[in-house]
Amino acid sequence: MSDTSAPPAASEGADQRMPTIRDIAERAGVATSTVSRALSNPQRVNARTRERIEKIAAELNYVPSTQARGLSSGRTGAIAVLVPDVTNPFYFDIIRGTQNQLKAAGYTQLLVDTEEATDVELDALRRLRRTSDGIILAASRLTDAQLAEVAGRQPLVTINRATADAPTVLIDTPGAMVQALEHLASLGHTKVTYVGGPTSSWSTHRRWQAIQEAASRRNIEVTRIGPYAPKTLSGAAAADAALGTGATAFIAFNDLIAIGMLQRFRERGVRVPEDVSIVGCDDIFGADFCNPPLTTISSPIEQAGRTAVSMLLAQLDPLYGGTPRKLAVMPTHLQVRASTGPAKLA
Amino acid sequence: MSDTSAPPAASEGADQRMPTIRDIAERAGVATSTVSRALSNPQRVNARTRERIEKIAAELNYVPSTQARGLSSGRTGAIAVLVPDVTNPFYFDIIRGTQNQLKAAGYTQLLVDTEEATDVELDALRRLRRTSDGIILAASRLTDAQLAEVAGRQPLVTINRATADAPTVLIDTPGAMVQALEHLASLGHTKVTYVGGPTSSWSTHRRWQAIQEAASRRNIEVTRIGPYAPKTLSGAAAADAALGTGATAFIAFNDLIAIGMLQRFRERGVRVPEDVSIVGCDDIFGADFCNPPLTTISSPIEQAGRTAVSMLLAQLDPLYGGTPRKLAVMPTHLQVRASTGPAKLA
DNA sequence: CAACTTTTGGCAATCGCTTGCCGGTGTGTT
DNA sequence: AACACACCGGCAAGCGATTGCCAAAAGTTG
Repeated sequence: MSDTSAPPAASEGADQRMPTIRDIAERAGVATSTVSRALSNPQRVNARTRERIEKIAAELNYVPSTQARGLSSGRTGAIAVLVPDVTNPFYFDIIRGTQNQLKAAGYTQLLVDTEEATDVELDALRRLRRTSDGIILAASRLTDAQLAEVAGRQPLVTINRATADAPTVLIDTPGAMVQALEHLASLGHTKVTYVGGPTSSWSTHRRWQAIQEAASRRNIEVTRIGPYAPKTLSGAAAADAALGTGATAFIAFNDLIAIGMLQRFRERGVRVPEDVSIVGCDDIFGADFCNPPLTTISSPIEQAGRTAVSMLLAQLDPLYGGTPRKLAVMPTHLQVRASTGPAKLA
Repeated sequence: MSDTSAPPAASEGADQRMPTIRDIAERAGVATSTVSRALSNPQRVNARTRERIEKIAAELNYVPSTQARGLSSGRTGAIAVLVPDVTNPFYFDIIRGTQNQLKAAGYTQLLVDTEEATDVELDALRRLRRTSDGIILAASRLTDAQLAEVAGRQPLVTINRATADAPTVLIDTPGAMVQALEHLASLGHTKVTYVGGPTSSWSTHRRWQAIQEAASRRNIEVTRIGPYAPKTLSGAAAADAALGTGATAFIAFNDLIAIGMLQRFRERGVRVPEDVSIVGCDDIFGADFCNPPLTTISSPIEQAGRTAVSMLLAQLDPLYGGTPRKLAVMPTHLQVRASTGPAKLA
């Protein structure tokens, strides 16, 4: 127990040099290449040597350098997740989903907030080209052309933004719009207003389309207001404008806006659901305990995140899962709570 | 316009090799070291050459490799932010704060969810030693000894977890507990129950202490129940237990639990604030629109995140800001809303 | 104009790990 | 006994930057 090297490095206590595969190799009396293989390609090395190496690695409390590994292997072990706004609860479930799945697969998650801005998104995408192995892009604000270019450069999966150039996870909110409309119709509403989200949002257009279609087949008159930023604060303006349309029921782009409207209506003494009905979208945290609890469109958002990761991983490593899917559609359903009720007779 | 190299690499359209400083150096007719300096140490190189190099870099759409840079310079350009639960709205604001400040300083944020588990936290910390330049640790579950060890190994700032071994950002919720108690006392409450958070949470102990102290100086009898997980779901059990204490007012570890209690009381027909009063903590998203709106302890959480980043940056780079502070305390105040009211006469 | 200082840019050694290639052993097949 | 073929481990060449050291060029000074 005193033949090998290991200088007594113990110093002040702060930052001693970290062990590298070289240190392990020396201790084990093998080449660094063997250590490398033992640690990241186990079946390529004899079981006994591997165990010995692993033991030493553990003793030294060895942690491989992602940097060096990435530099030489070309892979970074990181996946970037881009969302328009980290404080929007909707994305938190997505993030939670991607986080879990990525961790399980041994990847690191790089969270990026694109601030609902196209240029920030593009810039992030640009620098991430080098930093990450792939990208999950939620609710992208990019144009089709931009998206195509990005998809051509790096592995990509989009969420709530269909494109032919990359696999996509869609949350079928448009499908649920039909349910929402039927629900409102059966409550006697004949005039419905859609409170639209940001112009650059792909989802808001799809939802509006779905609503128009569904309405034309029923006896419902629909109008649209907006755009509104997807924040509770925008809800106030939206509520005021909504009242001006003369409609008795409103479908909001998302729950944030819907909740903001709820608050504003309360301020103005408009009763929900007695005077007007509101339907939200996403069933975010808070939708169940606001006042009144919000009727909204619910879906397995966290699973959408997980699915996106699976699709991306399949793209990166063809052996990963079965046939790589190009499209996954998350089911949705109308979660009826107390913000919708019978239409008020004129 | 045809003298230099640049083989027509245009191929299928997918992943051509990315430009490196070598490519730029060749094009510019200088050494790679010059390019490196021109790009990351501008004043070290002649203005004209620098401009030329910058121009070429832009043309080539050059993006430096963080990996290579990190490998040779020792810095990674990334800061890790560890939170116990990414879906807890309290951390939304912290994350938003760190995100902003880090981006402004040119750092990448690595978000890690430690799942309220000590071992996950330790493990993440271990591997992050190599991956990040510094760490922001929110509401750590570590023991003092563990924390000290971690702090000895890597630059660290804690949030809501004081330790002598690292700079800390504290949100003065204990201070606000006094306000809360005074508020309740003035409403005639004489029996108050504290609904405690996780045992491993440092904050819950401090709050309880503050409450006990404040209560002993007034004419209030306080009891404590718990521990409860900081989720709305735990609120139901907490509500039931709280009722059993015979107290007329409850102070919850955080808003999540408080909101859960609100829901449970509603189910059981206990009226808030007529029958019992509830005070939450954190003033998270949702506290203002739940039913009834929650009286809670409010503070500039996002700023806490920003401050933590500043303190960490000061630690990494002494020239960054003035004297590195070891402690920052965020002010708090009681945000009175509708969940507290006069004590019900026995 | 010589001696000296400051700028500026090049050389080459790293950083820590991966991986293509090669050769030495051990086992299995005729 | 001879040949083929896994299996295993070593060698060494990178990956793409940074940076200490050095020398040529340019600027200063008396």
